[in-house]
Amino acid sequence: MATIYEVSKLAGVSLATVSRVINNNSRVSDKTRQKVTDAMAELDYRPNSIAQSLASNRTNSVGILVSELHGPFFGQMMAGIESELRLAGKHVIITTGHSEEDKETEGIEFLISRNCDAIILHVEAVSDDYLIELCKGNTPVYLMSRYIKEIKENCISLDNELGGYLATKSIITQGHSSVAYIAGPQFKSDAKCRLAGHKKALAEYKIPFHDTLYFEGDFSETGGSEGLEYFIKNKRHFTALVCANDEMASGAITYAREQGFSLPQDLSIIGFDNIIFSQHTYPKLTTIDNPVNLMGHMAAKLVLKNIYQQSDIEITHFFEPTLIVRDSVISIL
Amino acid sequence: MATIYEVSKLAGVSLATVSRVINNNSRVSDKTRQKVTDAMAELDYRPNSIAQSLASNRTNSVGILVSELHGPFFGQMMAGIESELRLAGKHVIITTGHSEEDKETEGIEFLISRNCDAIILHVEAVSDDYLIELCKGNTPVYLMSRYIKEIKENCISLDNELGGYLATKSIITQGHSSVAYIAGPQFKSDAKCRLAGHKKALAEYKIPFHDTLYFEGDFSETGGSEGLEYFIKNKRHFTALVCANDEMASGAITYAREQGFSLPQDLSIIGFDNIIFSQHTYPKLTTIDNPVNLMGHMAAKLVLKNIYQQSDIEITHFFEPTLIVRDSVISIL
DNA sequence: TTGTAGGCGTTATCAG
DNA sequence: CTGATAACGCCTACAA
Repeated sequence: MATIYEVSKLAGVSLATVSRVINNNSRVSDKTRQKVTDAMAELDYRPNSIAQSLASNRTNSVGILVSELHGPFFGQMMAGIESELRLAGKHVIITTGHSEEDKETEGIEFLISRNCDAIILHVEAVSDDYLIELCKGNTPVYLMSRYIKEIKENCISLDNELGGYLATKSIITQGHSSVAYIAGPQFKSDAKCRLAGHKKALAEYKIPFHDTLYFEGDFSETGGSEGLEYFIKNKRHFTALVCANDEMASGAITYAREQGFSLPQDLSIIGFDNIIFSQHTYPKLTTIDNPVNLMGHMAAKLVLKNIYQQSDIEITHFFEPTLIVRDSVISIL
Repeated sequence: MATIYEVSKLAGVSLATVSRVINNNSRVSDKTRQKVTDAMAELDYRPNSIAQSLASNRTNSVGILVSELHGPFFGQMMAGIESELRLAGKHVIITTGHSEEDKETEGIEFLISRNCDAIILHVEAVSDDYLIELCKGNTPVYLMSRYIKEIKENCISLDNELGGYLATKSIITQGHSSVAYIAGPQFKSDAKCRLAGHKKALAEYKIPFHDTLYFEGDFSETGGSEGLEYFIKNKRHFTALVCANDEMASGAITYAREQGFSLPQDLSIIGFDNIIFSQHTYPKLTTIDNPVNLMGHMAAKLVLKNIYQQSDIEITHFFEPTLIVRDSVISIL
């Protein structure tokens, strides 16, 4: 592999000049620039990014920590971040935290030790205080789907409470007054906020919240089936089921059918996130749209703006969920 | 950030010695080792991985190119690769190719320019010849889900033809003799092989292949609906539909129901890949299992073995798909 | 506009 | 077992 030194020799200029044309910043006369580019072409020269990083103290890489690599939610998020960053010639280093505190901190350490110029985190188990402290370090930190007021400038988040509210309200306004709720893990802030929204909607319509119509799931398909099983065993009457995400909703749908329910007549179900597959459940899932792909783009833009000095970028820190009406909820008015 | 130099001063030893304990390879007396570790702890020293890379010509990173970051298939694949590599302290740089030739080559160049120790590719648009040539370069290349005989030692692949054969055969042995087929894009080798398997099964049972019962989809949900729409317009009778992947199968299911079919009575459908969601379609999708997560692990093990000298690893280059029987196919015998 | 030279933080090759 | 010292390939004041 040719080095900058060989290029400079072939072009008959100094190392510095070659470096200048590589980073086409400082002005170089057209003639010398031409000589240099010719030499680079002839030698098929490629800058060694590692050496560049060491000398410039910049790696052009941003670290990303997601809970899981699979799953439609994280897929959309990563796709958003990566495409935006890639366009700017930056690359992403992706690792996982599995929603466990030690794995999340380990992943963060890992990314920092890799000298990322910035890190974008979707963490759920780690505490707010830890993150606030982390932000004081040398590596800039950005948060996805999590709002911490002390570092709100570094957060890109969804109004999950509004989403939870919207979901339950849309159910109630269809005439349902006994509605069950399958929540996500309550140590996750999104899950907590969505539940808060649910309660808010209930309160607004003076519907009491019952423990027997509440179940804490794990945000996966099995969480949905387990939740519904629990409710059925409880023998408490309910005509609608609100699930804190689409995976659980689809698990619930599957289980409901196994139990002989006919949907949506016997039970209305609403989800959250609007993952692609929610269009292919039967009945098609009514849900709350979570613009996670957009939010990924925005997180990337935020680092482009703050870290890589790309000005003229408008940043939106807060996103709003919207109701997507399909077929899984019926009116009983 | 403390450097190795400061550590050496504090410990009263040389740079070289500190380096030795960092890479605990060469022998160092317990006493000096202790002094050094103490000094490192006191200074909260972390090795600069960039500098290490420059000096050692090893980045401990492996590049991964997938078609898309979202989608259940790639999610499982990446999860397999990442978890295995992460365990070994390596990190992954992920980028995308979108199944387009120029984007794929650009992505590959990108990863190579990042000095990855190896790259694992899931490419579809790029030619065999290009890949064979690529393997002659300095960066070791490994291929996922693609078999090229000239470089078979670098391939981890699935017997897609067998899978296609299994799918159609299982349909035929349930009594179906007029079966439609929605293929994947034929420039993708998996798609081609699956189709070949389908034809092989038809031939074995002396069922002619008809163009009117063939449609080339795009491996996404819409491909499935478009395919089914096409067949229905053709007005050719068929009792079963084989789809080259689960996404298309679920698109077809959704469309079929929109058209008033009752499933699986009016139409048997089988998919391919066994993505998680295939358990939540209605009816639950009968499909072919594609152990892509396992294959991801194996690809990672292959680089661990070849590049990072981890011996005692057994490599399996070929994986076999298996039939997963669920509810979307019925017997008409 | 161009060149010189020091430095980025490690590793690795020699001696000792 | 330990210590000098030269790479690694590039960037960036500072000079010219």
